[in-house]
Amino acid sequence: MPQLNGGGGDELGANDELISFKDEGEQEEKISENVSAERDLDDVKSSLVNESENNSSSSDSEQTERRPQPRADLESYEKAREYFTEALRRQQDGGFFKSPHYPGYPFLMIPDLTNPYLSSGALSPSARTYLQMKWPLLDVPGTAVLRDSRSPTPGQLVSGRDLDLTRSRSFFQSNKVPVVQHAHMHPLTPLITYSNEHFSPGTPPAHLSPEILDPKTGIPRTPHPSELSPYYPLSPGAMGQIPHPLGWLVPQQGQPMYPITAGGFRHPYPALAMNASMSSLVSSHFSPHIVPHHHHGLHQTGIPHPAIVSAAIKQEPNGELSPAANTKSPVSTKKEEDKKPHIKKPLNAFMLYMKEMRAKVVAECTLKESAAINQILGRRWHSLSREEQAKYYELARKERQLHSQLYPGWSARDNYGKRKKRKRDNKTDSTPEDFSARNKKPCVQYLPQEKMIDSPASSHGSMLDSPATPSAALASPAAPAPTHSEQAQPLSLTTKPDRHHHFPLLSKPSSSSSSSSSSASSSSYQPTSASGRQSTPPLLSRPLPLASLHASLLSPPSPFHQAALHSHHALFQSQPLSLVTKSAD
DNA sequence: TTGCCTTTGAAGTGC
DNA sequence: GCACTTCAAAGGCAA
Repeated sequence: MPQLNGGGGDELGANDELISFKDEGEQEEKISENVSAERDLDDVKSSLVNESENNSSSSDSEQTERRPQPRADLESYEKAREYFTEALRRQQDGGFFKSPHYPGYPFLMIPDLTNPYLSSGALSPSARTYLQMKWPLLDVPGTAVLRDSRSPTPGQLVSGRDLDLTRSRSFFQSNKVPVVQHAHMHPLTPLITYSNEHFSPGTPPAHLSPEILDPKTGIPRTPHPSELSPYYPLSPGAMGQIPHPLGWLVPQQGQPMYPITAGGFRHPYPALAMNASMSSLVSSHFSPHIVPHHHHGLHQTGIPHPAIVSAAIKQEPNGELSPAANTKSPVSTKKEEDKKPHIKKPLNAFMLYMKEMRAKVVAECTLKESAAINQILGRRWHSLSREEQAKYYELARKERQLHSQLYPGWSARDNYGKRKKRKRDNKTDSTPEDFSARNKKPCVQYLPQEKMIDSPASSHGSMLDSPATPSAALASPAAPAPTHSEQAQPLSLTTKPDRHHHFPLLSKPSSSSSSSSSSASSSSYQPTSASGRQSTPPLLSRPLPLASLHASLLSPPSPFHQAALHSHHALFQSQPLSLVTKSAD
């Protein structure tokens, strides 16, 4: 993937990405996105209706009633979107986005980035961290855009609730993150709230400069530690020190940016602190002087990283994260375990995407039910371009990397059983009929044969689009290329003839279930695979909900997708039956 | 109050 | 190595 190559062609790649980002079609995309959202919603609802049609004769009028918000809102959304898009473009043309500073993050989704982490009214620490860590400069335009865009008509754009948010900024800084769910979120709300929360008007991100502007006076001042967002902030007590994996964020004078449990880190990670990708990130683009210095070892915000959900942290301000619990007696060990912070799994690519896009989807439709929203998001995920998905895969990879550095001993296993065991009822032993009856009303029967053939390409769009290992440049030589990021690039089959070296990546071991052995897609994804191994594309790992399949078929594929669909159509021609069988399940 | 729903992906377990 | 399970987020909803 040239655009991800960290090596030469940096600027070229950057320009390419810039073009991509600035694509004139962006607005159309946004518009069609709204339309798509409506369609998604319709799909979901109709599938819901279908599911329940046996026990309810939902009329069209009912559907109409349940339909999301009035078109008038959409129109205003469109105008607002255009306004922002135009503003953003102007900013970009102004030179802010001339080139990505980090080839691995060429997707300057500043506006989008604002969304996700605002889904609950607050920019999550991780989001801020991503902004800080990964786009330390790139978010400047975003901020500027926000400011510039908002400034002309603040009264129009900032709702009273958002103003309330502004007033409640102190809560953020006092580590009380309000959870404000915008029932009917204005499309601009995410940006506004984002700004309110983190980048208040006239307040550039703290990381941009050692000093920030006082929100009240506008006078530059030294950032208060609480305004700086560590990535995995841990409570200071009993903590060692860890150089941040992104070196440019690490204070230069040995000040620990990311303290960590003593047990968690036995030594600093100079090697881990900067791998190839990170160094490319750091390189000449981000000189350390932009990094705010922290003058004490305490972490800055006290806001626990989302990965840490711990009563211990809440209850023990001194944050005795005691991994040493295992050295104590069984009784105390149990106690300690109870106190032990619950370190959450790092978010995967889709989760990151969900966080980012949820608010958007919620804003675009009146759906509040996460299950339905997630269905939409799932389909949108499939419809994402390879590059877009690659961004999230890379993001997730970084997150995992950082997570593993911060919690070396942590295992996903640690969280097993932390939740109440999910009621698996009869899923495993249910017959396919049971499954379909219990979960989704089969939609395949309504699909034209051709679409059924196409469906895998469409419904497994992320496979089509899923990134290969984001890039060799990004993949840290120090960090073994994780298999999770080794996504196939089926499109390369047709559009990137020189990419067949990615095919071995197709051999990513299936992580799960059902459809692997008979998956038509799996074979079609590696027609020329050097591995020759029949692997299951991740997206085929579980039966595709038929409603989703149906809906995704109805969703107009992007040009990228269309090309992929075309090629895959041909590929699937040889084995359409197994697909149909799969779908029919 | 608690768990389910729903999505994808990562990682763990068991055979 | 494969199949399967669990968890991560989210918030409405049902029990």
